[in-house]
Amino acid sequence: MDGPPHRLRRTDLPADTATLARFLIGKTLVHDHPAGRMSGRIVETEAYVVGDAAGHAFRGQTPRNRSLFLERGHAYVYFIYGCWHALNVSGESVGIGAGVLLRALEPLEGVELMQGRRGVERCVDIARGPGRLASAMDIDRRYDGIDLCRRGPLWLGSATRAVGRVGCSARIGISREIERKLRFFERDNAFVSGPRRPRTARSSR
DNA sequence: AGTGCGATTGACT
DNA sequence: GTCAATCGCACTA
Repeated sequence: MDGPPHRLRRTDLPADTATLARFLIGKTLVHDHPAGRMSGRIVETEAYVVGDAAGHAFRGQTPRNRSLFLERGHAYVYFIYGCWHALNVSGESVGIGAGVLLRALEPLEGVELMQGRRGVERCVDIARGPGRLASAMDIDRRYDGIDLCRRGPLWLGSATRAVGRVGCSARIGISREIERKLRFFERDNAFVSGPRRPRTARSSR
């Protein structure tokens, strides 16, 4: 558990997409970049499951979303709002469109590199949010479709330390399937982008 | 061929 | 809290 991350194998990844999203909390995302290694602890994810009306695969496969239909453990990188990229890990198996959006990282290695790319002072602002995460890690459509479980510059690693309690809530910023609780996060972790506790009757008043 | 909008962010009131 | 930025894609026709 403790120590440098080792590459996750595809057989380590749960086939079920919601289970995968939960599984990835505490794991490591590593980018072996020309400028140096950048890595971070995954602290927030969202599952976009089979048949999910909020998922990009809902209307079937297109050139844009085809990576979601690859075997689990591939990167799906999309471009949104004209300025941001976001990284997903494909789920399920070949031909099934589902994936996990990586929403926030706790920076581990290459902190100064990522800080420089983002132009921020505070460590918590480096990768808190999917667009910031991709920007900090220099991830764009060039990485769309690559296998995160094979030798390559971008990969998933094991947890580097014990994982805290994992919370679950509704997903952020979607207009459909809003009742589903498919967002996962390490509770009380300052690097999480949104609410760090499920809403309760008390807290929403 | 034209239109509307999105799994967001940062600047501003 | 509000809102513009800015692009590709799905959808309509």
